[in-house]
Amino acid sequence: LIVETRERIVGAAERVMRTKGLARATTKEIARAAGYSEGTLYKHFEGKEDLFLSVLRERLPNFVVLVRDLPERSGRGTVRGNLEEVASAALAFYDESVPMAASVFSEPKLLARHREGVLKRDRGPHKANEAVAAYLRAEQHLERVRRDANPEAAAALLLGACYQRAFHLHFLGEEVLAGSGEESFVEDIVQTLMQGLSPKKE
Amino acid sequence: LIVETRERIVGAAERVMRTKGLARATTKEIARAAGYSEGTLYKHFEGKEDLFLSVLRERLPNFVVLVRDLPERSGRGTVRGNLEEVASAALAFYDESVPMAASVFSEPKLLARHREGVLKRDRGPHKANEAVAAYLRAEQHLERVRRDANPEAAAALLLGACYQRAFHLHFLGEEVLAGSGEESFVEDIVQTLMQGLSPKKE
Amino acid sequence: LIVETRERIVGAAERVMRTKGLARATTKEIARAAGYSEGTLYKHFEGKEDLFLSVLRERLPNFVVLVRDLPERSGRGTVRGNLEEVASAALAFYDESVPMAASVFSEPKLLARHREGVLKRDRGPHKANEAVAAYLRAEQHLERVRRDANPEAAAALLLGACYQRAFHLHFLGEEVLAGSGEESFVEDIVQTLMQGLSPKKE
Amino acid sequence: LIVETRERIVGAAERVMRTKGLARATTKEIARAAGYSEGTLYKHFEGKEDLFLSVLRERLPNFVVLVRDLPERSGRGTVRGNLEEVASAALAFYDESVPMAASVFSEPKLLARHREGVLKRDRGPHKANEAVAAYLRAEQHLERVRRDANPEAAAALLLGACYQRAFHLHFLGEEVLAGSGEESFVEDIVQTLMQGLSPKKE
DNA sequence: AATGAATGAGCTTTCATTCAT
DNA sequence: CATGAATGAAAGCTCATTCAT
Repeated sequence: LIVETRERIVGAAERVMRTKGLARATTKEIARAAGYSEGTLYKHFEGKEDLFLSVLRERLPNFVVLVRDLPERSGRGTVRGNLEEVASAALAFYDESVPMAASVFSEPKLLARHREGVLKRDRGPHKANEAVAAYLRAEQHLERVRRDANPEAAAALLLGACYQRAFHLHFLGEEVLAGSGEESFVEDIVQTLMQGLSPKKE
Repeated sequence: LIVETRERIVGAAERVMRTKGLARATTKEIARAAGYSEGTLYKHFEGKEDLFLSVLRERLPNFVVLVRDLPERSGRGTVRGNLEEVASAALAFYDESVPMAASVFSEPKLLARHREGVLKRDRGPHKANEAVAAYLRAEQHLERVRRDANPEAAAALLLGACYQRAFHLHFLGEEVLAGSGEESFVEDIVQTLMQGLSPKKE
Repeated sequence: LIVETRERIVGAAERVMRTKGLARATTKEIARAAGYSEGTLYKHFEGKEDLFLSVLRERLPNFVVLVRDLPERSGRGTVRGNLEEVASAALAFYDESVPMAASVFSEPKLLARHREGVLKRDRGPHKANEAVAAYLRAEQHLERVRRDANPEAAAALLLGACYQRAFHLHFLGEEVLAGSGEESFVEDIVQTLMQGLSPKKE
Repeated sequence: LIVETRERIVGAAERVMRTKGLARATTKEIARAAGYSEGTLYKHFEGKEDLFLSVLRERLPNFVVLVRDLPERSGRGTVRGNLEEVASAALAFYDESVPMAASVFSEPKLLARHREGVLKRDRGPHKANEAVAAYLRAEQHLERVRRDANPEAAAALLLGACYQRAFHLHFLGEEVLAGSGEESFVEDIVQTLMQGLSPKKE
């Protein structure tokens, strides 16, 4: 089946991109990983860039899908518990997507075309922030979140913390970021975000 | 002067990396930008990787320096004001460093050697988080920050938000991230971080 | 019908050769133009060269046929009129055949095999010259052409002029060869050929 | 010397074009013939097309130069003698240039760029015709050529005959064009052109 | 009879690197 | 100290051709 071949190639490309890096993801390497000849790549994709865009489109884990139905969870469980779940999922997602997403910055043309595609499909990493903000706004209406809190800012803080942690983990290696394990990290940031920094009497 | 030549080359390399991307930062392009011949690059650097590492080491803006003396500012001004300053500086810093830092993920070997160098020099992006955490801990002793707050988590939230925003800006373009300008973004996240999300009576 | 398919392919190949040139007349392009798959080409032809030879054999306009019965026209009309007709036909013929005939010089092997086929079939561009020479010889016997004229040389002059003009037209474009239109060109060369250059008393 | 290298490459390219044909004139073959690596070609030429254009510009024998001073010969020697010399030179020139000039028709883009260059330099094969026509016009003033003869047409006849003969020779091989050797061919066409075909009393 | 998935050889071009000057 | 001519290796890509269906 033709779709199988295509899929195998995309999968191989993703694997090579993850292991050798975008710069070493050559057509030869990808073909070998896919078990096909180089020529076959060009029967299924217009060129290397087209293939990479397909990988980016089809293989980047889709966080948005996970968070899309988040607003509907407002009112259920505890806010803290829900945010911890979100943060956990975010951590896992960013952990997977950071290396590939970051790679793309080395090829501005690829970046531009990827951005274009993302926006056309109304996707993008910022959509996750919007979903979390929407959730918080819903909780605000249920008075489970401070009336004067800023949902967008809160979402930025929460997801930003996860995002940066994923980046640091990949950049520095796990061993460097000592102290907090993943769970305690999530607990700590949610707790801190919930109660704020200001002393009770300000 | 030999040091001048070296510096010119590093500067040219940085410029090319920023404009054309790491993948298109070829020796030919860099030599042309520097106004020297390709051969000259090899009198001053062992090879391309060595040159890139020098760029990374010498040209990545050094946020750490800016935040190093932050703990000493505890007790001065307001916590909110200090955090806003930090966030503003972070935003500017990340904005400059994200494209180059991200690029490096496309070349695992380069990434590994860069990490090695960073750790050896006891630098790294996480140092900024540590400095902010140290500052908050100091403010805690002065009782300008809740006694039970988690300084590391707070630092992660604040800087993470800035980090992700810089990333989104570069990935999506400024026009997409509508709504909040830079200043209001800083104000909003600091305000939200200060007061937390929990309703007053929890 | 199998012959239809074959013909369609030959036609498509000719079209591609004329529009894209021999070098860009790839099997892919030809198959697309014919509306068949590449594989189909190989059911009807042994290979690309075989296909090209078929095009050359079957699609190169056959001037010889036009001139074959020329000698029989001796004695009819005027010599001048007959030569003008021949020149006009030659011009049209060369105009169509020059680009393809010239192309073949880029592939010596193809040229060799084409020549071989042409000679085997007792065809070839020089046959036209022979026919015109035969016609002139016939007119000589009728004393409508100087007794001491050289029919072969005259044929070479007449057809050569047309040949070169076709070549120049294709090489330089119509706009460059200003001055004489087609009709006047034919009239002029025939007139000049008839009366010669020598002053009346030499 | 750099110019030596360039020249050697152009020479090698010409040799390969002549022996293997334009289609088989690959960069690898040319580099090998020149005694350099393929990479070196690209230090001296922008690409293959650029190299071919250089060959066409610099290595196509320049007939125009030979005929440029032809008009000045008017009045000297005999018209017949002068035309025989021109025809001989034309035959030699066309013999050398036909294969390469014809080749170019297989690559329309190359043809277009070559034409452009030729016209820009005010060159081109038709210039030879113009020179011969100018010569004949001068002889007309000296009354060594019929007053009512058409110089352009006469030039077209003379050079066209040579042109076509060169083409036929290359296309069919020398053995096929039997009968007239080169000298007698030249003599015959000049003689025929001089005296014309019309019987004395028409 | 026609397909179309697949290929391997070969293409043009770019790259980082070397070295005599 | 800097050059620039030169290179070998490898890149992305195209080609004519095969073959099971």
